[in-house]
Amino acid sequence: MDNIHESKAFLETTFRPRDWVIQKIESMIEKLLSNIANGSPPVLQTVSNVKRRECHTEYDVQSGTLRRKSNNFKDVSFLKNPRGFAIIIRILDICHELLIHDVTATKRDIYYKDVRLFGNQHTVDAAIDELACLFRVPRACLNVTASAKGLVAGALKIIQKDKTILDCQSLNNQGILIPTDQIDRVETNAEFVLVVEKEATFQYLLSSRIFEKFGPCIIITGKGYPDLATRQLVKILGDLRHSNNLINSFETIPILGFFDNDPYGIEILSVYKFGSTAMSFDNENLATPIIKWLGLHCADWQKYNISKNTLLPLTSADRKKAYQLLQREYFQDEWRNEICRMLYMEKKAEMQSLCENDDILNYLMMKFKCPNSWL
DNA sequence: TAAAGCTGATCTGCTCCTTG
DNA sequence: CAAGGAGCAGATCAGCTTTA
Repeated sequence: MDNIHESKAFLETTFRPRDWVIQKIESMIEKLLSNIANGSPPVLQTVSNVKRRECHTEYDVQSGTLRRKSNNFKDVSFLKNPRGFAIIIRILDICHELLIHDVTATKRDIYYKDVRLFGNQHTVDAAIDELACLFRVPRACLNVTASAKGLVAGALKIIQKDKTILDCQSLNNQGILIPTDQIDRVETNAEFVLVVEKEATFQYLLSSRIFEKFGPCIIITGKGYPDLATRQLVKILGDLRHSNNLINSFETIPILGFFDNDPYGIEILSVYKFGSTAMSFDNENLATPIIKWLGLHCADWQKYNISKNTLLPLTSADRKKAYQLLQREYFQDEWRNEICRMLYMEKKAEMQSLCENDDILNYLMMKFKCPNSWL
């Protein structure tokens, strides 16, 4: 009972069928029209663009993710804000059209449908996400996607909604693009999942034949800040339980993050772990709280004999970002310690430094063997 | 040929202006 | 006058095209 009560405190999204969303859009327009017929001015009710306002997002101890507290609505008036009004109507129209014909479009496609009205891509992005937040559905329910960005390779079969199967092992050794909103379920016998910050490291790992040396595993990269599809896949993998392994039954597959030891590396890792404030209304489908930070850690370059001259000085932007991260009280102490040491030493370490010395696999092997060093 | 700029997805911070 | 919304700017990642 308490569960129900507590979950009510946060916004939740529900996957809805097409008809439901179409109905929702139509009733929104009908309401607008009847208001006009009654003589009241044309006003649309939507949610506030509170993306970057942390006051509407809160860390939820129970789920270990960032969650949006509630919707606060705003009125967009045709008289006061005609452009904003027109943008919402146009987006509603486009989404309605997409849903009726059951085709999907990327946010970029939508932007190009009316460049003059939208002005820039960001306007479309914001309007789409506001709409998803208003209807309390994942973005995919509007038949809007973003073009694929993340890569995956390894012991994973992705069964898509149209029943086609993507075998991430067999295709090629470059990794395959993570499909957006097409995943029905996955099959894997992987012993761990390695989430890598940068594509360069990802490709390096593949070319060093990591699969031959480490056994069945999955490598994923979001190429910097991950898109929704990448975060969804990591989340799906994080929810899996080993069923075919007697020893590990009912245990999750370890999800390990391999990130730079710099403030941006930690921030990107935190997007995987806690979710972002921008998409906090859908974080229950996007955040993976069980992810652990495998490396790089400050202590590592002494422990593993990494040459000290590969360390880079902190820039002023790094320092600023570091202080901002320390403000987030939900970061665990281990992360804060790393940030503090970074600031104290005024140095950062990038994964590139390991690649140059060609001992990245040795490093990973040693890290795998001591789970208590994962943060 | 190397550097700069664009595309494209994501994130946040800063500043101006409206609103109660 | 303070709080909050809107819009812009700039950061991460990376690849491709254009320019000096």
